[in-house]
Amino acid sequence: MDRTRSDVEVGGGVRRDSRAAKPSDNAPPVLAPLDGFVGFHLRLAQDASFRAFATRSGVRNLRPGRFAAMVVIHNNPGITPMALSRAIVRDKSTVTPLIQDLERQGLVQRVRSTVDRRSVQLSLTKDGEEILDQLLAHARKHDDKLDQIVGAEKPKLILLLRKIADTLS
Amino acid sequence: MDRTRSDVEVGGGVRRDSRAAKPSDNAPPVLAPLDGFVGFHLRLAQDASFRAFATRSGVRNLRPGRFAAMVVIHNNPGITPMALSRAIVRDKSTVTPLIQDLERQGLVQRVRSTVDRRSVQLSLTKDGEEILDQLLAHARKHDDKLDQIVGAEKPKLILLLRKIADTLS
DNA sequence: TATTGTTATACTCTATAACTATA
DNA sequence: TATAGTTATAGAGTATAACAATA
Repeated sequence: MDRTRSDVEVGGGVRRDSRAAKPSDNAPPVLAPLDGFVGFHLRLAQDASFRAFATRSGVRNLRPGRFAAMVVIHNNPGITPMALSRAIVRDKSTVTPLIQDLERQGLVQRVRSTVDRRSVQLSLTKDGEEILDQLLAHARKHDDKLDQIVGAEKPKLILLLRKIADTLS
Repeated sequence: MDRTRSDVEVGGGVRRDSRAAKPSDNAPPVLAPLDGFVGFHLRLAQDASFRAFATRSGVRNLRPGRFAAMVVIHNNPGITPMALSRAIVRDKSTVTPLIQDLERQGLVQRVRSTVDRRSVQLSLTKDGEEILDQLLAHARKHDDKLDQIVGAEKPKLILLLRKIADTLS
């Protein structure tokens, strides 16, 4: 990214930056018509939240799917890739390389099932559990920040978000 | 995607699907530790919302950035690619192909600035305005659905989301 | 026949860096 | 020197389709 500082208010009506307008800025962009859309603010908030989390955790070990996959495996040792793909709502062909990557890093273990020899049982290695702990620590700190922002409204916010996700899916 | 029906409750504590467990399902995945995180629910809600919108609008003309870019251009005729890139929070090198694509489809017009011959002034064509109208109609219908879901809490929800986006960025 | 998991392949979105043409 | 915009390139993340092994 080569942006210095946004000179645009994307979501609201207040200019964030009051430096003198340059020629190329003579029409300060506004997104007025999108401003009333829940979906639009959902996107901005999610985007900001994800970037902030990525920054905090050092970017490297994060990756959207990785974290969620590790949490699911941690909480469901022995889960199959198929079940995992349903849990994180991604295609099975997306899960395969994800798991291979985690295995290559020594974070996940794959064991052929003895009862159904087509399937594989996934579990976190000791290293995987440690890394997950670290990621969860980052996530908690990140969410503390979000807690400060939303304050006492947190339960209500989560309820609404869950309602949106459940109803639309 | 090859998923049939989720047999997993991702965000809450209630099973959505009560069919008999199959062998591969013997450890029904739960995401308990993520359940208290605002960021996690943000991601699920945004994901669900985006998918629903994409489905509604027929997928073709949608695309995340396209819509936002067209709205910004519509509201700021003559805006330069640089200013646009700041408005949609993407790198200028991301904006170039986006605009080229819109131009190829006859939706956006590029005119060399006469005052600063480095820069370009963007505007929507007649076709572009029509397409945008259609997209906005879809967006409105989509948001009506979201309105039904969040009801009277909508202003509060938008306020919270905006607060998150503003504070974290 | 149906399912699990892998592979091959492709598409979208995004960014960094290097370049040009201006300023 | 600095900025606007383009190009070349690369890397995530995702999906569809076809396949082998197994059920």
